[in-house]
Amino acid sequence: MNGSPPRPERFSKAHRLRHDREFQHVYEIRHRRESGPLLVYAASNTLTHPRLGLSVSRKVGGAVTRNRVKRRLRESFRKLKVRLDRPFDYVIVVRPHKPITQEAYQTHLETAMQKLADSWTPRKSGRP
RNA sequence: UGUGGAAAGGCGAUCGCUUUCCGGCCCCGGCCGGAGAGAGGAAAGUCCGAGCACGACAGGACACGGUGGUGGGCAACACCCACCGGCUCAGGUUGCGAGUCAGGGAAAGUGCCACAGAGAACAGACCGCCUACCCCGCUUCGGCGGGCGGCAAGGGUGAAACGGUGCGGUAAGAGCGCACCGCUCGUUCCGGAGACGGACGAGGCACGGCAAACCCCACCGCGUGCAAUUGCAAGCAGCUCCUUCGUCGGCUUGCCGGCGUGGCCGCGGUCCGCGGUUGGAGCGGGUCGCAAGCUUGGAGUCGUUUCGGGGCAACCCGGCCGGCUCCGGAGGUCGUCGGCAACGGCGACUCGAGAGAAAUGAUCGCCACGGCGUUCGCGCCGCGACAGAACUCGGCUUACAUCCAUGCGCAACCA
RNA sequence: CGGGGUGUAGCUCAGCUUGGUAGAGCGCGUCGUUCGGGACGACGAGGUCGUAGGUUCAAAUCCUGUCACCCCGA
Repeated sequence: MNGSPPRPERFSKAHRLRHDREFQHVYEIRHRRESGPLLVYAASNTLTHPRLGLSVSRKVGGAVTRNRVKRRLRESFRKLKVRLDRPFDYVIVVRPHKPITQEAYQTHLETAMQKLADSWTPRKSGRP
């Protein structure tokens, strides 16, 4: 990158799940843990970076509420992904809850991701 | 409480997202740097009206759906403005004012009007009122009782009972007659663009309500919707042509099928062996996917400071002057045609959200703003509601913290 | 983004077409039957018809707004 400083907190389209089959793949692994209102699925991928998918149903709230939840979760993921050592695909399912702050989302997400890493067995990843 | 307007306060720092332009790098797809732009008055509900796209379509009729006082505005509308008429504004009438109305037709036809009530659509006599006329009986010859009958005023029922009040009239009564009010009709007159209003004349009054029941009349309307539609196009399958060899079989006689060989892949250090597989080019259709549609509108807004034309107004047309915001090096529009907001044509010129599992964010500091406490130094809390562009406009409806503006009936007469 | 449908008793539904009485089954309560329970029989309670207006003498029903839920189309 001809000497320009690295920017590890970037978060572009390549870091998101964008197709239904990518979501379905993560769901089929059935490796999930929860924390607070969040339910997080994880599956290893063959890329060099992790990716994120969000699922926020209409039961969470109106369009404004859902947008706010998704923005805060993306922001949390953007700050946490620097510390991830292995590339995983994550899908976060949000359940209806009272509004909470940005810091609370980040704490919940970090807890769930730590649980997922602790219980991950490589044997599972070989299954299609 | 109703109506109208404004409605994520400002500055800075760090880390990020989408996009436009310029420059640079390389593996031509991204990355890096710089500059700019990045949610609303309702973006919402999807209730109307348009553009736009595709499909259908000679014309007419039927069917279906919508609209419904009059005149105007508008591209169009179920929207907006003014007017007319009805109703409401706490006893009644009148006037002004305010609010409100899906406000054509019930003497074209069909249907419905429960319960109650005697009677509910050209109806009816329960209680009641009356015995003038006629008949019978009694009689103290004054009348009394009964019959045949008359009446629809009063009571009562109902949402609604076939005009209201008063006087006359009568056996009792009744538009039976008269006055006033109401109603209907008129080839009459006056005012108005018209809805309609007023005057005059005629009629004793016939014509209950419901059309947000069917329906009739007038006018309007093709259907589906950007998931419309269009372009490019991996893979797979099909067709055409070319492409190793040998051998066997079939026949449609140049194709098909089997076996071997050759090529390629896997196991393997190599040979042998085993397993699998079959090359290239083109064609039309077209899946995943990508792109177009996709933002461009002639910047926006205010003062009405000014003016002219049309109009009561909403609004339309044409210029002039001044200011503010935003942005740029400057320019930030100009001419013309149809006129139309969108859309479309021509010639210059400039760019103002365009995403696509869907960007417009997070944290911190300071200043403003609101509330509470206060020893008036300040401290604490909040920074607020409703709510997020998805092809684009014009309306309607609904939601709403805070701020600004404005209204919340009056008079006369009678009781 | 577009299109369509449903809200009635605790539950599942009818009634809406053509406006006047709100009903059925299951469940619930009381009594009878039985030694007791179940089943059976008799009687009974229970509904702002999602919500706000309008039309009408009268609205679950007709019309309009609004809320919630469900279904369909890539």
